Amino acid sequence: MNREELANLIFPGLTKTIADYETLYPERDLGENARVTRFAPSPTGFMHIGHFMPCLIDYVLARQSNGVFYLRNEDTDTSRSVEGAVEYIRSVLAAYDLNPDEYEYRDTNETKGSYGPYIQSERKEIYQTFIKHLLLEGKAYPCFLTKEEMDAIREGQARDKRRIGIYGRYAKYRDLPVEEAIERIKKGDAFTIRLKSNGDFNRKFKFNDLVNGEMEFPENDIDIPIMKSKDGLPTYHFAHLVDDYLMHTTHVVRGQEWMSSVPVHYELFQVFGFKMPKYIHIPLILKKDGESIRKISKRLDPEAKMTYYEEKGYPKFAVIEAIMTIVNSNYEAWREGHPDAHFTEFEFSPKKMSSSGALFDLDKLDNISKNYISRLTKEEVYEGALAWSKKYDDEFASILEKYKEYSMAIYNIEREQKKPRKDYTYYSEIKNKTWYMYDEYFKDVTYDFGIFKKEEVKEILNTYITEYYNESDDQETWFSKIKELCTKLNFATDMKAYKVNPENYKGSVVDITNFIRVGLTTLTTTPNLYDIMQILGKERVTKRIENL
RNA sequence: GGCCUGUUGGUGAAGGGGUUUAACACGCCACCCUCUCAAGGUGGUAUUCACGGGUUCGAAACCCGUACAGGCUACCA
Repeated sequence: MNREELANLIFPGLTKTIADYETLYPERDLGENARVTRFAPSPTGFMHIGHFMPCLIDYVLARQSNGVFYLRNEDTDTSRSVEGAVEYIRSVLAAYDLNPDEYEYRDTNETKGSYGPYIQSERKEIYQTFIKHLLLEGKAYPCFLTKEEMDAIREGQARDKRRIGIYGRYAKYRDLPVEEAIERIKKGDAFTIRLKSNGDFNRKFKFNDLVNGEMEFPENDIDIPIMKSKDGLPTYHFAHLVDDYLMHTTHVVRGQEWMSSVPVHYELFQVFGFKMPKYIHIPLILKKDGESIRKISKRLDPEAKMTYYEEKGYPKFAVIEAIMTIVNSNYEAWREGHPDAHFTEFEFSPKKMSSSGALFDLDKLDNISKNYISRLTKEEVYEGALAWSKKYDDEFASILEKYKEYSMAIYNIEREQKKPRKDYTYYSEIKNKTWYMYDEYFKDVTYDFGIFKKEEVKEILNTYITEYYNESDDQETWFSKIKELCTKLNFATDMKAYKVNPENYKGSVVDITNFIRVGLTTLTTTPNLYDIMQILGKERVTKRIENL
């Protein structure tokens, strides 16, 4: 038969059949409701928040059903593939504890799972076997359209306001006699393989998306390319079909930009008679750009890249929490009732997912992160700060290592109480908020005492140090001594009285404490002064006042 | 141009015909507390759910149009 000749000409030496692969990759032996999900990025060297969110959902879905979450490298576009990209993705997943159950890493030669290879370029023969089957059945054909011809078709369609694409009469080679095709291939003509679509654009089919519910699409009637001419690798659509079929994916989580490909995927699954996985088309993460709103972009928006959160030093917990609140808005309420539960215990419900795009609220992230850090122990804050510094600020890291106990004492200010302070939003902020505690950074400083003369302040501070300051005072005594000093110098101790008649006083207790505060830190805003002085210790306190 | 999806405050959103004077969280504002901050406390922050029409005793919710926004429309995923 001619078709056979054609198929063998294009794919000589394929030894297996679809049935062979089906036995090679049998149904997974999992519980009834187990979900098999995958994270399937293309290796471009980035991790985009628009990929992270579906990945998180994949992970939750698999974990809470005792299913499988696997990583698949979608490198069919060889021109866009970047060396080491998968390894980078592995590191991001590891950083967020979203480790896949099945994967394949080239650098370490590690592979796990019996449904591999998990790298698409290594699955070429598998795809070709499926394509060959289609060729044999006359459901696919080689297409010799050149780039120029296709451009011309597209232009013509655009001009005539017709649908763009290779379909109907534009599919010039779909009915080319097999003999001619064989001849041209033998001649060495470049070709792509297209699906011979059976669809009718005017007919609709129903499709159930787990987020959007039942939807209606027109059937696909475009003869989409399923194999590229350049390297014989499949297009995304075809690889999706083959891989998710053989790997027994039960749920495909992907961005809504894929929704318009549903007719294509529907037809592909139909052609083979395979059951489609369930689809969860999740809303896009958007960005407000001036007056308009658009899809968040790794090029324009730093927060689109996952490295942004790492560089700033957001705890992984905070990032996950913030994204989970977008994933399901009842997540926050759940979290309130389950403060210590792992996020995978939350029951994700695609139906409760919004079907419109969402702006990612960095203020919200900050709030979550701040609350989270405030609930950590001083040791945990220290470890977090140290880990971040080792990566991004060697100098601060060595200071932290040198002053471990001292640093933890700083982080412990007003921490061990029901409502702890919320000073730190992310780890990179800690240095900026504590630098003055370290003599190494407390150099060449300038002081600003506002309306008071420096000489006068200096005298007051000297009096304070010599006559009033005692390191072993408790906070109450400490403050009453400051008040004594106030009274002596005619600074008001009663703020209400002061506010009524400020002209009766030289100043108030606020001014005096601020003299001390600025003298010790140069700043007018710091955490509790008493604690600061306790941590600095007598030696530093006196020395800093002397050095004024 | 075509196809698909959506549209409830500054943000994420709840609510799917009458107990909604539109929940909750973030943000913002004000006041209180207070040695400065942070935290905390109290209150405020959509007279109204894109718009127009319809169904109904009654609509943010149901229907139809319109507008707007986004996505896709590659041998990219």
